[in-house]
Amino acid sequence: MAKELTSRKEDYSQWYNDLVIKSGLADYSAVRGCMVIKPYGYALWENIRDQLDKMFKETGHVNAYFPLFVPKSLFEAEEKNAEGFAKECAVVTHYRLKNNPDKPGKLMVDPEAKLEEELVVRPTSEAIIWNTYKDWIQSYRDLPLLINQWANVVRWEMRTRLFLRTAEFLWQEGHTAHATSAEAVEETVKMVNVYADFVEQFMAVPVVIGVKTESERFAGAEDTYCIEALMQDGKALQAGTSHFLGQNFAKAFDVQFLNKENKKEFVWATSWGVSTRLIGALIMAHSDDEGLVLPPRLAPIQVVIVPVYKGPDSKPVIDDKAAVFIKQLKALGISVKFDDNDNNRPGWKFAEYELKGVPVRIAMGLRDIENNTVEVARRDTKEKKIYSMDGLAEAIVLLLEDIQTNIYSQAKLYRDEHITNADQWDEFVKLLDEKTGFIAAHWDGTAETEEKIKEASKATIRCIPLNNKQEEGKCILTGKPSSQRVLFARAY
RNA sequence: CGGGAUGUAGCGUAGCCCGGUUAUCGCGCCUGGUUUGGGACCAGGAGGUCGCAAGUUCGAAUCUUGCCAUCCCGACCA
Repeated sequence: MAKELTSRKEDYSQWYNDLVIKSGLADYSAVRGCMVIKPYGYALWENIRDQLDKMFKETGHVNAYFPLFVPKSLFEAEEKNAEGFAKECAVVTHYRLKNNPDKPGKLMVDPEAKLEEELVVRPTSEAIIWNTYKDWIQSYRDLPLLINQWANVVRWEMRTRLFLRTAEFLWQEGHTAHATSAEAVEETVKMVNVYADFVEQFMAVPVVIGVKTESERFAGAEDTYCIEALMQDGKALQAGTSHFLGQNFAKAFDVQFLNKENKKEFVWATSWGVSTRLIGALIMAHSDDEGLVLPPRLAPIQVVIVPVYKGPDSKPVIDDKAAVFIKQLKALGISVKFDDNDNNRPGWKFAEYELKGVPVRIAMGLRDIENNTVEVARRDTKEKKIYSMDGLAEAIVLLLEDIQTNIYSQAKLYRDEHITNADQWDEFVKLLDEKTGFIAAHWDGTAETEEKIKEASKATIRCIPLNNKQEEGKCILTGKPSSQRVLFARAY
């Protein structure tokens, strides 16, 4: 099982797929391009969601919920946004089925139940939300409006991959309205930083915060800020985006407010989102040949206790002792699983919880009870140590923190080693092929050059890092003058 | 939508080229027992429209045609 995962260098996609399925996070479903998130995967998502939700509330946001369906006329109101998503929309055209007269027992779409106006299944909710905000905003006193929604969206992609790109996915989308441009920009930057903090501190994945180029920008946005992470195969992954929407949606939906001078103005908007793709980022940033490596702060199971029975009399003795630690650990807020399943032997369980990425495993048998010890194994380094039972719970808390820090350091080391400067085209291509990762190179700032580089190398500009160092240089492709390096990479 | 591949039990598969008894093997599952410090063992058992449809044939998992589905590589994208 786990051994089959070792081929990931040769075929990373296959390895990733197998890992997601075997570790019990998710599986493909009967619906093309859609996945079933299994209980273990959903528990991970709930932990991600709960922490983000807390951070949103700490920054003044509240939750609401808007409809799944967007009438086509609303959807097309903001033209750039509509155009950007048009190719991947699922559309509801009918509202009823009926018995098929030609095929008994089968159903058909009732042609008489055609909707007068088609409904677009939301690929994103700007349209329906701004149409609603129009009625909520009259005065500057109604601003800022800081709302987040937890929802599912549908994007009918050509090619899908578990967690990274599914036809339907879960996400949150924040949609805010402000009285001034400066305040909206501030919100946009604030939220991309919230994402960066979350991903680094909780997912233990280092990110680059930056701004997208015009061609990579969200459809309908004036500016798109993003966090970019690096996966273990050297490809980049956009892990979250925050958009400054200017007055585009306000104008499209006529959302105006009266300012203090009693003058009408269009509001300024932002939107920002992260999705279940974060789970894909988590998997590809930390996992190894034995399976997942989950960060303690998000792991659904932080500690697993595996009893090692010997003879029928040992079970009550070991179970009683384990119960003491389970109680202590739970009192410290740690999620513990006690696996006393008799079907599987300890060795099987060790491998299974490694596959599932449980950060800490405690093995406890009669030998330990005699010695007042337990065997503690950490998932990140696979190191095993004998711990005294005295003060065990407190020691585990420290160990979990150490694992969290360590996997972040490991990922950061890898990421930092994979940001490489390139000044010549040949070098640029060679680095992409052989070393992989981010390549920092000069670019003349034009969309034409960006497109040519993409065609020639399959690398895109992931972002222009925030607070980027300014330096004179020449464009990697055209040799034209440039004032800063931007980050290129091949990406998911 | 182009290129490649694959569909046989819950999962992974053999058989197909060269048609022929009751479709192979492993994992998993059920019952009973023995076990348990790195993926246990014994005994018994359940589980199949061989992707779908048509054709060829005395006979099709196997040959022919059509269709469907899925995966991988592109184009597209969070």
